[in-house]
Amino acid sequence: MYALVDCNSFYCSCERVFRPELKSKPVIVLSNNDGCAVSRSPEAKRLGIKMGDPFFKIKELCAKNNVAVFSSNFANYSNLSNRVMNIIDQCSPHFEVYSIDEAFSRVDGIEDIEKWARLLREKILKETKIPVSIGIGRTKVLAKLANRFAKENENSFGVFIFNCEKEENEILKKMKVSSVWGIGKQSSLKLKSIGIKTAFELKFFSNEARIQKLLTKVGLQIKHELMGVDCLSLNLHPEKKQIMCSRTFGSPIYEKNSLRESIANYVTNAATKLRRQNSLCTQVSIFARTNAFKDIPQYQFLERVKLVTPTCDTRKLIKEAFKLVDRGFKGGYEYSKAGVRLDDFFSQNEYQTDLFAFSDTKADLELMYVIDRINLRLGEDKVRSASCGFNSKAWQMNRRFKSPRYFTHWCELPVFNKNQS
DNA sequence: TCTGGGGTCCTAGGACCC
DNA sequence: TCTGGGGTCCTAGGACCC
Repeated sequence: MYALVDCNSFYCSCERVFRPELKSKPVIVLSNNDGCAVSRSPEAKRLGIKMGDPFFKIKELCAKNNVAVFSSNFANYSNLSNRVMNIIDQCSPHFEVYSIDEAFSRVDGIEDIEKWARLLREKILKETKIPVSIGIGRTKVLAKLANRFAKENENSFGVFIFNCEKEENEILKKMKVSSVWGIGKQSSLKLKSIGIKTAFELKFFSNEARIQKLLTKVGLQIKHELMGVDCLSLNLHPEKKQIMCSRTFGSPIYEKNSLRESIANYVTNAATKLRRQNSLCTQVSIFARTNAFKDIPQYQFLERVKLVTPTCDTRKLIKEAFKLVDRGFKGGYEYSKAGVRLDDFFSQNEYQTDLFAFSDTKADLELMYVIDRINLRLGEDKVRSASCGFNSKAWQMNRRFKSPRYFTHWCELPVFNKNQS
């Protein structure tokens, strides 16, 4: 049996941890640059705010209904996420962090699963103030559906278990096939064309070759999971296979030097993540583009280079990225977004060297890790490449509604006055 | 004025090898 | 007139997820 623990409206719940007066009030959290709504409390959903709604379109609605609006604050969200994950880890024999707000857990061997789930839920709420829902089923796909059911039905009080197949089938009959994990818009349209509309109909569709033809082997796997055949086991040590860092600029940029500066920052960020999982990469890509929503001359480029020897050295990666900027950049355009992607990873303990080219030395590696440690203690960019720039720049993000970084910055610690409860 | 930022997996088809 | 059979690796693009 698998349990899926999923935080409710995660970013909104995080904002409420330090603003308890916002309980039962509509709250939304915006994407970077205050672009779109990416998390909504149930109250905000009831006002009709959709996932991904651009903020400028719902601004008035928010003002009229006293919606608490926040810029995203990942320092806080990842900190709270770690706390939640640690508790799940303590309480489960095996578990997999699936996303910032979700974890799968194997619960075979636990005697009273429902009791376990309710206790876990209480513990997380008590120790982190983050409400979660828990769904339990024979496979990951079924656990996902159970979780959805737990969220949608108030009388489940946050926990739902598929106990027997008969009950499973009753619920599958009520679930649209598009609410099955892994069946998106395109796949549901294809399934509709052969008469499948519910999760139940997919589970019992007899022509498996037809499903595979239509939805590839991924789709067939989902069908098997619905039938109770475990195809997606736990991934206990997920390592990234690619790392990406990209941003929309606070205001557009026109100069190559500004683009280079923003790219240097994204590379720095990506390389730090790369070292955190003790990997090296052998491919760097960068891209930049104009704003497709605007009626202006459009241009975009994507440039890529393969490295002779794998590296995680920020200095080398910036150098390569700059060559790519030089290759792709064309003047006369209004760039609104850029990013970098690292691919083709190797472990630091095991990689192919080159007879003629130099690999990173031990000293290079040590330097990088020393810088990482300093920045971890003293703040993100205390030691950095000069090419990352010095003053605040046009390309930096707008975040007009950001809450303090309560966990990670001394000067932003919360202050409560005595009379406050 | 204003529209995010990450990831994974699969397939078809091209280029190449013997 | 007639043109094999078996592979590998890579990439672009699609679909999905949070």
